[in-house]
Amino acid sequence: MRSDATRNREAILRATEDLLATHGAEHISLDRVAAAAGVGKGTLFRRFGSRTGLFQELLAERAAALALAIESPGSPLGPGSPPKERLLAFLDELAELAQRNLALFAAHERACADDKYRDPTYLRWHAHVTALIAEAGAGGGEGRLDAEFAAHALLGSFDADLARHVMADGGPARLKSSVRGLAAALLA
Amino acid sequence: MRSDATRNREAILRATEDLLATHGAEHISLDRVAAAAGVGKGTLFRRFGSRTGLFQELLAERAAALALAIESPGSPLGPGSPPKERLLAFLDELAELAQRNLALFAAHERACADDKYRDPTYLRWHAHVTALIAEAGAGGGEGRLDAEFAAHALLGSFDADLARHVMADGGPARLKSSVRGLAAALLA
DNA sequence: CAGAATCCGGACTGTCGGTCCGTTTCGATG
DNA sequence: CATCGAAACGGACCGACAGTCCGGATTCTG
Repeated sequence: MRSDATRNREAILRATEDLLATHGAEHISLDRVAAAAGVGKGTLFRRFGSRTGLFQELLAERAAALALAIESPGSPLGPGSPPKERLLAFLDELAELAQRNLALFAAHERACADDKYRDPTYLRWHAHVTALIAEAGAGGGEGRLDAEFAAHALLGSFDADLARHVMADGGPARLKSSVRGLAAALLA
Repeated sequence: MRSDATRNREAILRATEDLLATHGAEHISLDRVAAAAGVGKGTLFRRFGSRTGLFQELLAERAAALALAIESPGSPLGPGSPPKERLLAFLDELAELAQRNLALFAAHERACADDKYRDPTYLRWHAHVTALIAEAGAGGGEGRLDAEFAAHALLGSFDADLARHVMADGGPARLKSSVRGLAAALLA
């Protein structure tokens, strides 16, 4: 990739963040992003392919640290810890990420409304949660849990609108504790 | 309301259903709906206010029977039955509704993407599920459940994309049983 | 059947995602 | 440093679509 290309890529990403922070997740047209980045619209599309691609990459960037933490041993998040603890730690971290990036989450959701199950970041999270639920052997009792499905439902907790709604009435702490409660109940 | 108004209202609703059945939930522009209904676009907007309004009313219509069943005693759905049983029966019925109206659910979701928590039908469902979860006194053990939150998560199971995704690999039966499993685990 | 209230229709507007292509910039080479 | 082809740029342009507006047609009332 040519140096100007790299520079522009970065400019676009940063401009998107700025707009996301300034205005909400709405009314962020790609024309606006391009203008804010001091770049032509064509450039934006060449780099990211589509609106969807732009927000997917931005989310991937913000989620990189978490992706790393998942795989490196040593923390309650990483391999080695018991699955239940690992799951709760992961969800905690995800809640933190969501509350620090509400606008991005919202924009990302809208942009990926179609085939949201093809977003690489979501896919990673889902695979991870599914594995942990299965590993924890939940639902041995009466209802035998569908791990894949339960993982989707659990990740649904981080829907931006839901998160905003919950945090509007109970503060950031409520999201975390509610998700914890849900997960704990599932694994019980 | 004048008689032609009533007639047109019905024509629009039926045309929307047809388009939803024929093509998927996508590419259903309001121009198309109006044309299919043999009506001007202005009429459509006067009747339903917006795209959102149209799909909300259509969903409300399809959900009317369920809303009735919830309130009338005699079935496992109605008042009088134990909350857990009532919840499971409700979710079963909702799964049925979802799988018979996948396209409508999808279109409705897209249309209500903003403030989906203001849709009257969803609100009814949520209030009902919240009440049942609370009544069942779930999570008395370790994690104490946030009933309102759990209800949102549970209803998230009927996201059209998730439902389609799950049913594509496991048939319609899987959706029902997975939701049951989830709910059972929550109430355990 | 006449007058008024109500409703109709479709042309019109503004916005936005995405495309296209003539022009500019980069950087490898001699 | 001059040259040249490849790579990237930018912004005019397009098609689609939600929503508005108002002159004209329809329906009700008495």
